Amino acid sequence: MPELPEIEHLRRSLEPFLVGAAVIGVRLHRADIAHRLGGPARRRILARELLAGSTISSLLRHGKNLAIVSDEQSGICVHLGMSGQLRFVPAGQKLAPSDHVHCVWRIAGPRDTGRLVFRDPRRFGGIWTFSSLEELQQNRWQALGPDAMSISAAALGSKLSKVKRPIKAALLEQSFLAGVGNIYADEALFAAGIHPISWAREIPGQAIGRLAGAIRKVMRQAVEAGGSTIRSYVDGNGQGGEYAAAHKVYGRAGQPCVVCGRTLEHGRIAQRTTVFCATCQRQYGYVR
DNA sequence: CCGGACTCCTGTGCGC
DNA sequence: TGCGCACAGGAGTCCG
Repeated sequence: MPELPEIEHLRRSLEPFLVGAAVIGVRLHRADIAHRLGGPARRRILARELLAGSTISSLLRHGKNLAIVSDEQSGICVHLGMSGQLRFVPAGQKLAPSDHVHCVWRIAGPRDTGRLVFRDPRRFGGIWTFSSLEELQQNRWQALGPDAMSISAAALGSKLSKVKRPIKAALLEQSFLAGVGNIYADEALFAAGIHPISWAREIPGQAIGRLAGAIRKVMRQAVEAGGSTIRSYVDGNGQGGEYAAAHKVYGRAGQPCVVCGRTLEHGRIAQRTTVFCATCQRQYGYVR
């Protein structure tokens, strides 16, 4: 997926089409991608639970989760998993024939009438309905750590002091820090000069300060560039992002470090491919 | 309780 | 060109 920058850019790209829009109807083509956050789990999800008949008042994001909220504070939380897409297709514009379209909303918006389309080939993503913001908070967002876009050095430091894992594994954990995935974990660790295998609680305060700043900066720059499009990510208009061209380590194993020229190495941490520069990224603490 | 491994899916790109 | 395999931006669940 799509990590935090992609979801935040998606949120901004959909806002003009959706905020203030009326949801005329919805078609759920695959029932098993939709879930209910509160109430009976077995009963079929109703169209009105998927916003049909509602007016959209806001789009919220926490980590990699995007919530579409009605003026009655009910709505849906969308997670794109690895391969999900959420696009607005204006009326009259032909949607390129595609499979794996799981849900389509008919939208009468302030700018355009059209369709909101959710597709997700691998189906690691999904939709969770909620009947109030409290329900969204308590049953889903509360389990997430602080949002990576605004993480402070103090908050990061106090959390890291308890972690007995490599720093890379901690950054990927959504209950620890919400929004960072494999691309931006590697990019932020490179920017902060910290080796991904560093033992989290051995990292000194000064380096944690650099890391918090690097996470915020990488997130901000990636959002502005429209996110990273590796394979399938597109925003609400179907446009890819440009940030992949700015990657310094992710996807560059075997190529020279942009700072020192040493060949970038790669390994596997927390079951994820990890790329780093053994010269520019210092290892703190001992592992095993 | 914690951390590591496995699992869910489809698509793509590589080597043979 | 075709086939099989490894791997991919995520994260819930199980097990030691």
